[in-house]
Amino acid sequence: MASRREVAELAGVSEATVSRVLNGVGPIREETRRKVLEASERLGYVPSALARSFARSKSGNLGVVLPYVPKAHLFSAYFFSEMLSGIGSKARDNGLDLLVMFQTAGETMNYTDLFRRQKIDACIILGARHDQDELAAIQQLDREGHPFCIMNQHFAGESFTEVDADHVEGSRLAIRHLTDQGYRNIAFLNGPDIYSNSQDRLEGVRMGLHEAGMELEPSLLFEGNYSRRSGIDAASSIAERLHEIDAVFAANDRMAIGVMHGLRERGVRIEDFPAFVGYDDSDAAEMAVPALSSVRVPFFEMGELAVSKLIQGSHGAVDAKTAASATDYHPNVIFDSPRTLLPTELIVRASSQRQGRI
Amino acid sequence: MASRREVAELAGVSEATVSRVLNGVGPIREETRRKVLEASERLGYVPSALARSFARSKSGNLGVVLPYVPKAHLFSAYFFSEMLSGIGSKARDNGLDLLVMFQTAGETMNYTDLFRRQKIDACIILGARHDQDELAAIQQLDREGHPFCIMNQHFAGESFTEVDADHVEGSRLAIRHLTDQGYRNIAFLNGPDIYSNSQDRLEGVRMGLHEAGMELEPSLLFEGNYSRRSGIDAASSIAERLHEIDAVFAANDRMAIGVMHGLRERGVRIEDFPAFVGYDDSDAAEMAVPALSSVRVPFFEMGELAVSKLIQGSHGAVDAKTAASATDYHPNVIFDSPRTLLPTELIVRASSQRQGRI
DNA sequence: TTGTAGGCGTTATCAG
DNA sequence: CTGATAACGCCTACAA
Repeated sequence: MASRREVAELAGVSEATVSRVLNGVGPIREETRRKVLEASERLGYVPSALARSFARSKSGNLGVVLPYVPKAHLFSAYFFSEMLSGIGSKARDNGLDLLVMFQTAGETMNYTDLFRRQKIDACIILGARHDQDELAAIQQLDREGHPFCIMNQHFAGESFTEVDADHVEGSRLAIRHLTDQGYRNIAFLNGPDIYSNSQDRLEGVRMGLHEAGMELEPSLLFEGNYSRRSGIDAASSIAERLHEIDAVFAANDRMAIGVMHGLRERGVRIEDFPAFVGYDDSDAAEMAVPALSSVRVPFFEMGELAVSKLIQGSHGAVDAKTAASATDYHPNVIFDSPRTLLPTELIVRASSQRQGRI
Repeated sequence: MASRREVAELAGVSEATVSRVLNGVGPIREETRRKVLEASERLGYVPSALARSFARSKSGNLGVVLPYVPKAHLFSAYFFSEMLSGIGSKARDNGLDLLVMFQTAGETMNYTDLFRRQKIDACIILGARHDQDELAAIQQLDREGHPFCIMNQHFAGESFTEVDADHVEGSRLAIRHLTDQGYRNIAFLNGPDIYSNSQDRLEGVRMGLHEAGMELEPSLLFEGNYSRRSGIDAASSIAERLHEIDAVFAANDRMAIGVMHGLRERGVRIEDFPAFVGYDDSDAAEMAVPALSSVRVPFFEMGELAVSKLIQGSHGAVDAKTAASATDYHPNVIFDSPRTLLPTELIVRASSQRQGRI
């Protein structure tokens, strides 16, 4: 609980000098520096982040908005925790703290207030809603010039700073993997069309099929809501037409697993299983029986990247300790563009191979 | 960006009065109040949380320490995200913001500095290490009188504020469920003994067996590290003795699923599967094939409770907006004790029933 | 290279 | 009931 004044006294300098030494600003004689450091050390002085923030009118906090996750787990906790870890890792490197907020059921979060109240200097939105209110809130953020980044979602017609994965390519890869093995009748269980995410996947599927000289058969396109339950539901339609379906590509692992479960419930034996490919490569994928092939999404890296973009994009609004390292991890990524896509990758497991299914 | 002074001018009062109205302190004439609110509204005035924190020397932040999770997912993201949600929900109710921090690989976090720097007013530690450094750091926290709460872990010999689930009872229930069905030779795959958590489970297992007139057969006690991989490893020992093992209880779902996988890899058919019970009732449990019976742990509620204890325990150190609601959700819980246990519950699914295994 | 002093936006104390 | 006015602890020109 030593104060800065005590340190100054003990070191025989002014408080300003203490401050300068501790912040490493301005020219300081080496001896003075040493004396201050020594005194500070001896007294166990710890500067108040609060006072510092106040004086600089910068909180040093990076806001992270997580979606409201109803008890029915629509999304896997996996991907949020991965992204959060990535964000946290990069934030720490830059001396930023993470202020985590959850959306609530009905209401749209007032993002701008967070900035105006000076609780945060920048913010990353993981679970943006897909309604008009949300868009308006984000547009306001943009209008007022607050640094923010949207993850895993694209707002068409806007040029928000966004970080996403290349879901078009991911889906294309998944489809090609199936067509390359000779599968012809591929059911695609997509997520709700409101998600830009889902739209991207659909495009990738179309592309992949087209490359293999096929078109998407509309009756093989199903829509779930990314929950396992919706996969189970889709399984009923799929089971009915099992003789004409030889593969299933689902827009996330949970739905893929749901379909597997649904088929099993209906007595479909594993030998008759179509090939399966999921999406996200969440931990559930390797838990599935058979182990689920899946498209890997670099959630952790996406988190890191979002922070980097924020730091580099906001000229001084967010002050990083080591801004130089901002691009370290992503040498190939274009920062200039407001929207950055990270590459996806197909992980092949037993579920999509003719051989090797357990 | 309106300042408080502008509001004061527009309302024709002093800044102090504006402050009083907005903070709801002191007696205020209704008309004055109205005028201030109106002016404030019209100017879009938002008080700076930063300045307020500074003046009160209270950050309004609740620190949450998450464990360092290496890429190899030892623990399910599930349970951290559940706890975090519970914490977040309760924190929001009390006007607290969440400052999330991740432990790093080798180093012990300097908890007291967080308080001294005034970044947080209280803190919840989810992933405390099990080494001497960590204990020392927490002891210092205690010594300096900072409000904190440890979750999902018990430090014997200390009287830290802790929130945990009743793992003794949970394990007892699991075992009784098995013995009640006539299973006699139950393998128990526990986690590392350093975790108080694992010790509790062992005690519960002993208790359950004892109630059924049995004792724990040492050769049926296995130790994993809570990863799926370690379950697979244990499966090799279990497979060898499959003729004498008719049930498996694992200390978490991942290991249980790992054992299932390991047995399958070794060609054990599902008809020959022993009964399985896992622990945590994570989302993986219902993804398993067959669906995994598991002990449900109220992670979300544990998170809520931790916040409640912090608010109620620290007389004013953490100021909650609605301290009265602190005990709302847990009427049966004893707050006085530094360690609080929440009840666990067995969820029975196909994996542990003679009938109904898919 | 270092000291001085003003300012940051609130809260809180003390008169009135 | 309301208005001044000191803190709060640190940062940063500006001076020296």
